[in-house]
Amino acid sequence: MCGRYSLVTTDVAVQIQLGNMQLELPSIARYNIAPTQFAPVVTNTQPGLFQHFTWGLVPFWSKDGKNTGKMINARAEGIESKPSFRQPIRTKRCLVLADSFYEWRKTGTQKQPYRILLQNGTWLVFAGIWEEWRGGEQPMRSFSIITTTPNREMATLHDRMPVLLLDAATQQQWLSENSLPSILALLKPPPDDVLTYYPVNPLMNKATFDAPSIHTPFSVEF
DNA sequence: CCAGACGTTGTT
DNA sequence: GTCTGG
DNA sequence: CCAGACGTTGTT
DNA sequence: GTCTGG
Repeated sequence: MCGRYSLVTTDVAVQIQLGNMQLELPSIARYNIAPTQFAPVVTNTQPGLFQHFTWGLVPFWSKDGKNTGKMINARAEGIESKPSFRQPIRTKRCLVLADSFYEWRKTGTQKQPYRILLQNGTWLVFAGIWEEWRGGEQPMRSFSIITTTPNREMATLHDRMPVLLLDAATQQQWLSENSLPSILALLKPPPDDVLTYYPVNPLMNKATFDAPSIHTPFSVEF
């Protein structure tokens, strides 16, 4: 699955190609984005800019509007019929930008985190859905990252992984008004051999720890 | 009809 | 809001 | 996702 | 064990 990720856009070009659009990158250096925190997304309804939404989808019918972090992920299988997701998958899709995400392997009592990124070093774009809750003073907007079965290299770490939109054409399709079947057809694992990963320091297990050193390879003790 | 859930991952 | 279970 | 709390009365 | 907070 995907329960933490990173997005570091400082020291890179300020423009990024997403779908058929050239967007200005938000300037952020987040090495440890955790559930309930704000992160940049590009929505189908306003595809010209990045907006900061809270991670963990809050359905529009929620009573208290609290982000409990329960819906940080949405399983691709059956997403079109889940009460919380059936509207968003049809009308509220978004792109979630990242440079890497994290998965954990349990070694005895230790939880060893790994950083996963593309072999070609380009941005990761997760398939996301978003929602708007209007029960309070201000509308509250949130998002969820869709998961699917793992490709070959991810299978060694976990049995789920985020859906990746690997090229501009796919990203464009995700944001466009396509039929439900053609949208669902995009929710599949990536090809094998496009990702790579390495262990990182377990200090990052704590969600409040956010530092560049998280991206430094970590020697796993045996 | 009303009440209560609505989610994922992982573990047993 | 909408579906399921009783 | 992981880490940390999980309780009350009374006192500062 | 389970919930909350980040």
